[in-house]
Amino acid sequence: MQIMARPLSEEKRQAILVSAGELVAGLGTGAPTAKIASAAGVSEGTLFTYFATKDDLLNQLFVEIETNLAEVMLATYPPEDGPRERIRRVWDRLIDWGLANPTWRKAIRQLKVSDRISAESRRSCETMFREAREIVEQSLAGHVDPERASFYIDTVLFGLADIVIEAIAANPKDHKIFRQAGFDLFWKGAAA
Amino acid sequence: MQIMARPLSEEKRQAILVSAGELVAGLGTGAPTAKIASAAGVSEGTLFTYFATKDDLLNQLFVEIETNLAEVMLATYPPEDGPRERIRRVWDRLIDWGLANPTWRKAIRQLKVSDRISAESRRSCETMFREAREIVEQSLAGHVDPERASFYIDTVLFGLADIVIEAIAANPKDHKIFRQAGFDLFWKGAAA
Amino acid sequence: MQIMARPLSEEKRQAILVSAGELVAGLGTGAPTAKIASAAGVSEGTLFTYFATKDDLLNQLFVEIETNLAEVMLATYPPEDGPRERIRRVWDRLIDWGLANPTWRKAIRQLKVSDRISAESRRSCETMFREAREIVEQSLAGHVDPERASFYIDTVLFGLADIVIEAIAANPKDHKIFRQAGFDLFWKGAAA
Amino acid sequence: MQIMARPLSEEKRQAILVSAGELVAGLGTGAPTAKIASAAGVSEGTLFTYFATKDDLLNQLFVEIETNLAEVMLATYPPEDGPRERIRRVWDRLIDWGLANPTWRKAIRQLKVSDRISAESRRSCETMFREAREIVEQSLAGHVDPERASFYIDTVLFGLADIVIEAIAANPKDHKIFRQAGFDLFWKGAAA
DNA sequence: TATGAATGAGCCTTCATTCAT
DNA sequence: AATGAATGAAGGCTCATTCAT
Repeated sequence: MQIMARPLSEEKRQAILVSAGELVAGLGTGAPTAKIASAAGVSEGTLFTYFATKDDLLNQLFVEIETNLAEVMLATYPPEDGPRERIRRVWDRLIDWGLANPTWRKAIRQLKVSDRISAESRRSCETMFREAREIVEQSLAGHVDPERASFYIDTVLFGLADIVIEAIAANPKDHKIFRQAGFDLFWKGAAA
Repeated sequence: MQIMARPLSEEKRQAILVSAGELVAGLGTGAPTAKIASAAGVSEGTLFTYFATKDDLLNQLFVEIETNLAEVMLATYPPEDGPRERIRRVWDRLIDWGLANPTWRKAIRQLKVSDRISAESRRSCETMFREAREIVEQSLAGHVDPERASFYIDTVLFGLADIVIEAIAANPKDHKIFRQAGFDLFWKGAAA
Repeated sequence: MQIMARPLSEEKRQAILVSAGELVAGLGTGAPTAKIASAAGVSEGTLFTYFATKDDLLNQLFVEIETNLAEVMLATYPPEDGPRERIRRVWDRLIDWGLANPTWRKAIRQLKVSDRISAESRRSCETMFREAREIVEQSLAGHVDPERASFYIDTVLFGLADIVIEAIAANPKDHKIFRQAGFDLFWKGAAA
Repeated sequence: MQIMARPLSEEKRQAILVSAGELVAGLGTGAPTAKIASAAGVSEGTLFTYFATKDDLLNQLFVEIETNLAEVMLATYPPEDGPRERIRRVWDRLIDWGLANPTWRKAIRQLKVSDRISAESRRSCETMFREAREIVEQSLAGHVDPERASFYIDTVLFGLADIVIEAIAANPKDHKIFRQAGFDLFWKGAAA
């Protein structure tokens, strides 16, 4: 292996990704690469040495954000938790992540509705959440109708968290109420 | 003798709005006005005699779609309905609208995340739903914790419907299960 | 058929083609569309309403020039001409065209070596010259070895004219000598 | 103690020139320096330690190819050859070189029509051929009109060879016919 | 009013060249 | 000397908007 003149800097890659996130959050997928580059403190040309095309950048941003969320979700759970506590913890992590990463949440909302995010990117992210889902699924076994379990977990739980975070973002002072109300709705509502 | 100025044709306005919906659904807010115009069977220039700017068109499209949904929601409800039946009917109208208007649903998803939709447009649409919300609110009185009522109705009910419609769109053969599961979750979950 | 707001102007199309010819002659295929447009007195956008892509422009320029030359070659020939006079007249038209259209000659030289000119453009131009070639072929029948006829006509005659024009362009005062010398070489050299 | 500066390697220079030839042959003068460098197995930066600018590279490539051809032409001729044999040998060397070096022939075609090749490069190459031309000139003395000699040799002979090579390249199976027909045309046509 | 050609700012991307390593 | 990341000036093309017809 050859010594690199100047290796690609992970730092710069991150800076571009972060700027992309910020601009996509605000302007949507149409955010100009020129603005992204300058926000990241690199030249426009440099952006394209890190990401071959804008679509590439967008897809990697999507994966980056989802990965980040997945990591949070997959951190170990206290083994002594009962099912309700386990689900509650999942719920809290979801809400906390959303509140801690408002920009990324806005960005991912834009990316999710964009046709520039490839099916492959979406699929590979879904895979990352499989494990997280299984954790939830086990906790819910016995609590919910098995026929509905995967729908409640895969679709409703995450969607509901999104709704709650949105509501909190719009009305921060009620964050406790919303968080609790959301969880209660899910827990009671999902019961068989 | 004065030549009558030809009045703007409501028909054309609608055609443009419909085409805009279709293209925004597929391409996002970036859908070119030229394509929208030609899909509507009018010239590029004509589009701008009906809508001063593209933002204008997008905002009116947003309002149009929301109005359409609001009208469906506000149609009279059988007075003999009990609270549960009433909510169920609201739920069904929401789901039915979504299934009957897939294009508009996709379009509104795009518009909701776009910064081109003004705060004013959003506000004026919220107002339209006030009445619908009040109907629901009355039905839920006594069933839910009053502190949580408006959150469950304003935010969760509509959001949940969106989630369910999305799920049905992705998996049409399970439409009955999802519709029922979604309603059950809401009804049981919202109970005080 | 609808009345056009402003019909595409053949005049403008020609102006773009002419400017393209001039700039390609000087700068090669790399001549910027922006320069071509401004040389033609139109905006850069306008260029693209007349030619979908730069390759399109280049191909149409190629065809335009070849067509122009073909028309000159196909103008009626005096029927009383004997074979030698006929060939001589062909030769003179070739040389005259080259001298009268120095820019187009330079442009076509660039275009001929460019991979941006499609096989189809080339083929369709060759077809145009078929008739001209047949005229020459008939005149040469009996003068040249039939096995070599098509090579001498299709390839050598036109190539030789190019060489001669180039030489004249580089050394205009000797134009008579070169013209005659070129013709003599062909006529004598082609004799069976 | 002084660290020895590593000397520029002639091998690398050649590799770059060869790759440049290949890419210019295929893509024209617009061939990217990055591709040329990587085809030569050196880094982008290295290319510029061997050639100050891309124009420099292109000009040196031009000279390199012309030099190579000139060397072939200047190799000693059998002294016992009569004029016709001598010219025939010149002709054959020309054709053989073209057939043996198809890439360089394509490259030189591109370079000849490019404005990036300086007048000086062109002049200095012409000089190299002076000697070759003189050999031919002596052989042709007495065979051609002296007024036309230099035109036939400098311009027509080389140009004709180019035409013939092109024709052979397009139609390899007829190579014998074309080679012979080209020579005959020149020899008979040039006769006084 | 309806049309669609005209416009030019702006976008994504390429590429010759520089420079830190 | 060799490397390849960094740079930013173009380049081709798109598109909202204007305006002559």
